[in-house]
Amino acid sequence: MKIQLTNTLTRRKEAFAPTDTKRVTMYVCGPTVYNVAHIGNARPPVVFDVLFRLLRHTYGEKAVLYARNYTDIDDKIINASIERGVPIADVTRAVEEQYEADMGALNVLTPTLRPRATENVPAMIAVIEKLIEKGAAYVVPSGVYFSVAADEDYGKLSGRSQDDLKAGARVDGEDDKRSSSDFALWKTTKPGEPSWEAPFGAGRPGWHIECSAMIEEELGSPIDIHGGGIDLIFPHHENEIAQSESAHGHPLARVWMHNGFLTMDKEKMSKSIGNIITPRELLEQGWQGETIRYALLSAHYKAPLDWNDELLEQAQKSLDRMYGAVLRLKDAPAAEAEPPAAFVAALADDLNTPAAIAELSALVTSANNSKKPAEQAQAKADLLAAGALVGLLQSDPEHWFRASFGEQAAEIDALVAERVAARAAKNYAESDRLRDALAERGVEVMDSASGSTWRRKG
RNA sequence: GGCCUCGUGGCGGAGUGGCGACGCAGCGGACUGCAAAUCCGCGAACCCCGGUUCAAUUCCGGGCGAGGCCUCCA
Repeated sequence: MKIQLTNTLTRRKEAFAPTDTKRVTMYVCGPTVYNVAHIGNARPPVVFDVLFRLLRHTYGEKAVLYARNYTDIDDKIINASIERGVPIADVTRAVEEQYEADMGALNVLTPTLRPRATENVPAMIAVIEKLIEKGAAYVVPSGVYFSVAADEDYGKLSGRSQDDLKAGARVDGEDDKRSSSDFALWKTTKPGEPSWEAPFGAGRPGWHIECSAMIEEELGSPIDIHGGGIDLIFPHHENEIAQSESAHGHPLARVWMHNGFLTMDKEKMSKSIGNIITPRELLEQGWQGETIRYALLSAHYKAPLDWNDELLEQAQKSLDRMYGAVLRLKDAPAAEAEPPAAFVAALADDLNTPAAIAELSALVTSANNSKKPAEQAQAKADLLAAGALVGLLQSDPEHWFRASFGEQAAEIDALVAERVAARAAKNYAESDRLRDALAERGVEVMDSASGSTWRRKG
């Protein structure tokens, strides 16, 4: 199966060919752990989780190395630590834990590697020293800066010329950097802030250097794929490229991928605007993790996606149909199967999840039409194998429909049993009364020749 | 101001130089004691104006509209 991916560097869809098919490397910029992640922050981990699953399917589980970092040192974290009066590590570890829990609820697989910035400072210092040696960086009292003028192809990712940057540069007169577009590799220590010893003076790392250093340390450049949100193209990824390529003399990553934004009322979801909702809140409202995941995957990763309850409702209804098929086949033996080719082909075409979902829908229809045991076993296996590749249909189908009832389930079972008895006695007035009573509790009853089942009303 | 996306049916959302996915909702039919679920079927769209072409929603130009980036940002 040939995978094609849109490369931000060339703005084209290209055939993906890893340097080494036995060691496929991918790095995605992870969270800055100062504060809970919102649903927009969850889009990259979910999107690249699908890519991770596809790569593992294609090259083998052990062949894919996926690193997603934790930025656990920066201004916001320091501020949060001061405001809450707790050590920095307490802030970062708590946020990390919550992040892991939220991602788990969205069926995001744990990446192969999860490096922390604070545990890789020596690697950052090494890169900075190399840049100073090469004349690509300079030391001034406020820190060490990368000299953009020293980098001839600076701007190649974002498509900005150095002239554009000068024209649009914001003025912030506090720095002693030589050019407004130069950026900090290292910030000289300040009282009350964490700092590390370094040959060019004690201090703490700038934002961009951690990814450059951790990629080198954990994976080794060039890596095959580097991903993140579209807002990271400039300056973050542009600067990573500048640093790494100036230091090492070869490309940092061969394919750069960027996901589009989640919006609320067409406006970018962002903490600074305040129009955010978190996975935690959605789960507390009763939405299931897979519903959230489905909603995130219902649009192509590069397209903007407007987040609202209707999107979630449609996602849940769509999943209900799929889980209905799985439930109907719950007694069919689970055959082993590869995900169907058309489904994989959709994903291989630049992660076209809407097309993949359309294939999934076709599998549901054929599962619902299957009659013979062998067909049913095959249909069930195909459906579940396809679902697994996008991280959907991972729950027990009965649990899917009944999760919201908890301890009430036993009572509902009893009412349904009463209704079955009434129907057997052809007491339809009573059976209809019971159905209405169940409906009021949000329960839908389904009768069949073999008895009655129930589930949450759609 | 510079750079970059995008504009598809009631809603979500793929895709394509000619036969206009898929899902949600709606309508009709089958099934059902009646329903629900399921299946079968139906209606319904390519922002506007030019151009290229036998043929454009798809390519090119212009316009209008929406959004993003320009060193906090997924």
